[in-house]
Amino acid sequence: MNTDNTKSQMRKGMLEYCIMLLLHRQPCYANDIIQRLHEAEMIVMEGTLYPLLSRLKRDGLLAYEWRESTQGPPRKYYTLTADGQEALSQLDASWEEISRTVQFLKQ
Amino acid sequence: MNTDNTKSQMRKGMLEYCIMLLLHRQPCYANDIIQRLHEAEMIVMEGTLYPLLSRLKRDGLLAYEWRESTQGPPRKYYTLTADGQEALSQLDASWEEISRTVQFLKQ
DNA sequence: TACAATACCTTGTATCGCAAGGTACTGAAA
DNA sequence: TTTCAGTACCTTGCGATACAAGGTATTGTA
Repeated sequence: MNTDNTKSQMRKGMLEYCIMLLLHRQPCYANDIIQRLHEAEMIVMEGTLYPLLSRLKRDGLLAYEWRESTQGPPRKYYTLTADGQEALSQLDASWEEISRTVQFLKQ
Repeated sequence: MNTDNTKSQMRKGMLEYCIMLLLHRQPCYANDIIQRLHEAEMIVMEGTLYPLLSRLKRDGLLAYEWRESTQGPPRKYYTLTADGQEALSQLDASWEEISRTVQFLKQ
């Protein structure tokens, strides 16, 4: 059976939220994000992350600045914009709502 | 902006889990499910639900039986199979993991 | 007999995660 | 100088899925 499939489905919708939660605390570039989410037991692939970051940038929720690296090419460090912070607040509310829903259905 | 889109994305992955949580407590037919999830603040469309139920049935997680209705055509009442119960346990674990991830990222 | 209500299902579209592959920059080794 | 490994960013093609819209079938009533 494909519980893995459903499980991955469950994580899908959370990705955007988790990335914004992460960037709320500190600017990160792509590999930072992948690594830190991995530490939080949330697996993300490059092919998933880059388009997602581009989309959030295009929607005005993220901004980035180039920073030199001591080893390798420069990196795009992403941060939340003011709109991004507001969106994050709304997603916080959505998360609470979903938690309440699950709680309600579990009781 | 489309926080609504992201919000809907967040709910998407949870649908299967919520439906199985619901059926764990009592057999339901489609309109039951729509109504009860609505009470739990989880909106589902018919066009989403029917294919999903068919898929879970095909995967052996759900079974159904026809029951007469006092007003209208007979209904398909769905229940969790043994495999479905096991899958639900795994999804419970996935939910806990996601909760921990969000908690971890929020702190 | 016609119609409204109820219930089940299908088709087409858009979105999105993911695997795979590609481009570009940097620094060190040959 | 040239080559190569490492790092970083990005794109393409595919499959899965939610949703809107539309369709079929059964029931009871006017």
